[in-house]
Amino acid sequence: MIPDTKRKILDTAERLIGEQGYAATSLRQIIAEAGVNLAAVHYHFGSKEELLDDVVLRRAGPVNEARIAMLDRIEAEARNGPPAVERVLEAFLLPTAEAASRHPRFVKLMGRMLAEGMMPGILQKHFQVAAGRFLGALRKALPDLPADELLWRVHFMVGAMAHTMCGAPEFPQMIAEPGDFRTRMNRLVTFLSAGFRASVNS
Amino acid sequence: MIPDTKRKILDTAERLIGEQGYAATSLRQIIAEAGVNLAAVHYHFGSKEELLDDVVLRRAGPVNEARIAMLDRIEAEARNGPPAVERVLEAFLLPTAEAASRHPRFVKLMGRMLAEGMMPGILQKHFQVAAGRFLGALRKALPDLPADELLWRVHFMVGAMAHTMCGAPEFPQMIAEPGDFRTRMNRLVTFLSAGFRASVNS
DNA sequence: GTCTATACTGAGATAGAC
DNA sequence: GTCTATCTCAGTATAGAC
Repeated sequence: MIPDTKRKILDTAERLIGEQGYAATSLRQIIAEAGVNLAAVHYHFGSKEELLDDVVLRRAGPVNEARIAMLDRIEAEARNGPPAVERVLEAFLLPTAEAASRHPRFVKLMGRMLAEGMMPGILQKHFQVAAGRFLGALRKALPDLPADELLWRVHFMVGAMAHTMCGAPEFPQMIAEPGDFRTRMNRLVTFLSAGFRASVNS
Repeated sequence: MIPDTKRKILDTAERLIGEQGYAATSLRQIIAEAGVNLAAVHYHFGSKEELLDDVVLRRAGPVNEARIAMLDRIEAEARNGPPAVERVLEAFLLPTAEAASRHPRFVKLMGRMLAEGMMPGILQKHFQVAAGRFLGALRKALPDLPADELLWRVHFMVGAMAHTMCGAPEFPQMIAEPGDFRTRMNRLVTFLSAGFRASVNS
C-alpha cells in the first residue's frame, strides 16, 4: 500500500505538471497544494525528475497492457493477413481514452511529456516495448509503404496525438463540444488512417 | 539598426529556448552564452516573457507574409472555385521550410512554443490573422466537411506540425535522413491532405 | 542611452535533528 | 518517516557608473 503522503504527492504532481508542464511546475507548488513538507518529496522520490518518472510509471503499465491486448486480438482476427490500419490505430489510441475517463490528469501529462521532448529519456523507458509492437503491426498493415515514410508518418501521428492529449484547443468553438475523449480519439483515428493510407506521390 | 548586445541576446535566446524549451531555459544561461550582462536583458526587453515575445516577433512577420502571399496566389488561380487542399496546406507549411533553411533555430522554437501550450498568449498575438485566412481557405477547399470536424483536423495538423518543427525524431533511423526540411514538409503535406479529405464516417 | 554591480525572492537539493 | 535549516542558483528589480 502506498503511504498517504507519497500518494498525495503523486496525485498533485500529476495534476499540476499536466496543467503547466514539467519545467514550469515547481516542487514548492506541488508540496503546498498536497499539504506536505518539501523534504518529503526527496525522501520518497529522490528528485523532481524521479518524481515524474514515478508518476508515469504508476499509470503507463495498465495503458500499455490494454494496448498490447487489443493489438493481439486484432492480429489474431486478421490471421496471417494484414490488419486494417484503423484497427491498429484504435488499439493504440483507444486505451488512452479509457485511461482518460478515469485519470484525465494523466493523459494531459502524457501529452505534455511528448510535447516537451522527454521521449528520449523518461518516456522511452516506459513505452519502448509497446511502440515496437505497434510499429510492427503498422508495417504489416501497410506493406507497400516505404520504411522511412512509415516512420515519418508515425512521427506525425505522435505529434497530433500529443497535442490532442494536452487538450489545449486553438479555437473557442472546440471547448463547447462535450469533452468526450473517445469521440475525439475516433476523429483522430479517422484522420490519421487516411494519412497513413496516402500514396507517397502527392 | 539593432544594437549588438540586443541582437546577441535575441540570437542566443532563440537558440537555447528552441533546444530546451522556454521554462527550462534560464536568463542566466542566455546571458552567459551571449557574453552580456544580466541587466541588459531587462533593459532591452523588460522580462523573460517579453524577450520571448521579441524573439518571435522578429521572424514571425516575414513567415506570415509569405504564407498570405502564397495563399493569395492560390486563391486567385482557383478563381471562384475551391482551391486544392494540398495547395492550401503548402501555403501554410512551405514558408516554414523557407524560414527553417535560413533560421533553423527559430523553427525549433516555434515548435516548442506550440508544444508548451503558449498559443493562448504570445503565439495568438502573432499568428491570429494568418490563422484566420488559412481557416477560411480550408473551409472553401472542403465545403462538405462539418465545421467542428474541420476545427479538430486543424488541431491535429497543428500538433503534427509542431512536433515535426521541434525536430526530435522518435527513431534513430530518421536522423540518418538528410535533414532537408522541405522534404519533411512535403511528406507532411501528403499525410495531412489525405487526413483532411477523409470522409467523416470511419 | 547603455551597461555594471548588487540585492531580493523563490527554485531544487541536502544534512541532520526528532 | 517527517521536518527544520541551509546551500546554490533561478527570475526579477534597481541604483548608479560611463
